Amino acid sequence: MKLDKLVGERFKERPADCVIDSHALMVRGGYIKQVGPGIYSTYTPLLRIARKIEQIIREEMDRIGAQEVLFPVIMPAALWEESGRYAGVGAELMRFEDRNGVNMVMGMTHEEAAVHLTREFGNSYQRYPFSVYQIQTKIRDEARPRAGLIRVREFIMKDAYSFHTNSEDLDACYDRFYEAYEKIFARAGIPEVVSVKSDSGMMGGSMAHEFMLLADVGEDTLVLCKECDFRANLEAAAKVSEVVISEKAGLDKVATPGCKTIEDVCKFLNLAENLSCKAIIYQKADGEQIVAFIRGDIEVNETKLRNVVGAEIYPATEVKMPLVAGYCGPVGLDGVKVFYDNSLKGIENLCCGANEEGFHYTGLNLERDCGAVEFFDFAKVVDGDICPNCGKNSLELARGIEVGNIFKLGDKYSKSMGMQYQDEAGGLHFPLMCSYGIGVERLAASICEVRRDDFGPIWPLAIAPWQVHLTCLRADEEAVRAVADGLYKDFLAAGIEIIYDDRVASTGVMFSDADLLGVPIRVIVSPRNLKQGVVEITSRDKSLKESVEIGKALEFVREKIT
RNA sequence: CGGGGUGUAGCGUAGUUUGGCUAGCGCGCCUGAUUUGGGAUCAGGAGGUCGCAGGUUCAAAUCCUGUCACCCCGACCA
Repeated sequence: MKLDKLVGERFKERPADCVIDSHALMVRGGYIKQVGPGIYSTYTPLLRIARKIEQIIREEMDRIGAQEVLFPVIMPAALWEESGRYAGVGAELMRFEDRNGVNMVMGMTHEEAAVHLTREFGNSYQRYPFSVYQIQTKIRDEARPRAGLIRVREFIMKDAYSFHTNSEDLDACYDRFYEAYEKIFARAGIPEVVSVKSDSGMMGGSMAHEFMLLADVGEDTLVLCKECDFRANLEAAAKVSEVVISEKAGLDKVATPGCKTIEDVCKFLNLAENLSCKAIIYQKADGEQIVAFIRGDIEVNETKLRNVVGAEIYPATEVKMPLVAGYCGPVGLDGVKVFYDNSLKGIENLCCGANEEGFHYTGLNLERDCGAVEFFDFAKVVDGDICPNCGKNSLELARGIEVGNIFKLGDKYSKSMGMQYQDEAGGLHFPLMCSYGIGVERLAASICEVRRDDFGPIWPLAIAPWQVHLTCLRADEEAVRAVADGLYKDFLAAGIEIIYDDRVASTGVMFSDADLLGVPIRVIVSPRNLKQGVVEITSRDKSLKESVEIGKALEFVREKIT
């Protein structure tokens, strides 16, 4: 490919609406062009990167026995009504009517299609286990696209689905995909990707891992242990809090005029915040109020609380009786569903609201004063917390980009969609399923985010748009051009992926464009080099810089890229 | 959906508070010359209904009303 014919503009100035560096570089380097919020056209360089990533994924999927299929992008809503997700999923599922008024959906994920495709094949235990995957465009009407290709509304995804007759087999397959994912990320040039346990979200199911690339611009918060290999998504990390030792005391109602926040109360009564019981009021979709009680110095993680409650919850918009805003406490609170966080367990002298304007209790002992209360974990983990695995105060929070995920779905889809197989004895059962996803362009953008310098991306060889970038300085001099043209032909003939810059332009422009394209190996032909009968061969990551005889350049480069 | 911000040439922007514009600058683009190892220099040139629609005014990029779009924060997120 000749660089002067490469469609797309490369330019110097950072686009004003790019917030993260990889996004700015991809726009500046002529990789993408925005069409609408979260919708992009892809120029040749990024498409070539995406195709290489897809090929790596394809090879690793095939290696573990998954087979490639293709599901439709658009599906009748009826298929999604089978699983219950037509009603269950929100506005991110794009819906439309066809010309006959039939409700249709745009595929955001393909569990339904996978069950639909395989449920006849899967009617006998003898066919199990099996797995299918596809690499295809997904449509999701994201509430807020952001950060270039990190969160978009249309993107290419590899999604795989496996089917099993028992949980041991499912676990084994899950592990195989897990290992395949590690290989995929390593081959793509980012072996540092880590997996974390995650909340299983709308997909349902029992266990899930997200594959995370640590980056400050990541949307997800991870909990990592500095002392052991404990890693979890913030929503899935168990909070361990030390029991605060306190002197026993009797329940005592005290006046706390005007003290509506836990800070006010503790200051007024001269108490430590970790000896207070804070009430956070939520409501369900139907308006029913629920109260989460948690230690005063700890915050609620709403996702964890949502899982404990087992329903959507929202911060209360208004506080209704019997709750008293600012003075809500567990003592004598009837008719409202309440949840206690683990952090309150074992504390014998707490301060809490008295459910009466202007009054709090001190000396609260939950077990003594409220009967047999049940404790849950819905507390937010913070830096320095205790690791649930090794017990040290060694947890730290980090940001990560989710580049892949794997889910144990169980029988959620097979049951709802009536997929069954017969066992040896003729009994009918619902197969168990897992699903596995990797976002292709997000992966490319993430790699750009962690493999770059001030001048452009530094693409790993395995996914680089080209292997070699040939630059001819002073292409207006015939002798120089002749050598460069010759090398270009030789490299092409040798099957090496090469981009050739033979423009008559200043060196600065040519080098800057090369930096933006981020091709790993660079070959420079110039009058200066020609005088010595050599070409200069460098690498984008600056680890290589050598003068090589013109006749030996091809062999030299071939060695570097294989 | 809530909060904030911005719309001026392909990109980046000045001008808007206080109306006087025939809209300025840099990059990029076209022509020519001189250059050529890190985004060259000089000369000449093309490119704008100032997001859109109304309104106020002798006069609107600038003031008013409406509307659309995009960006950021939040909600949401397999």
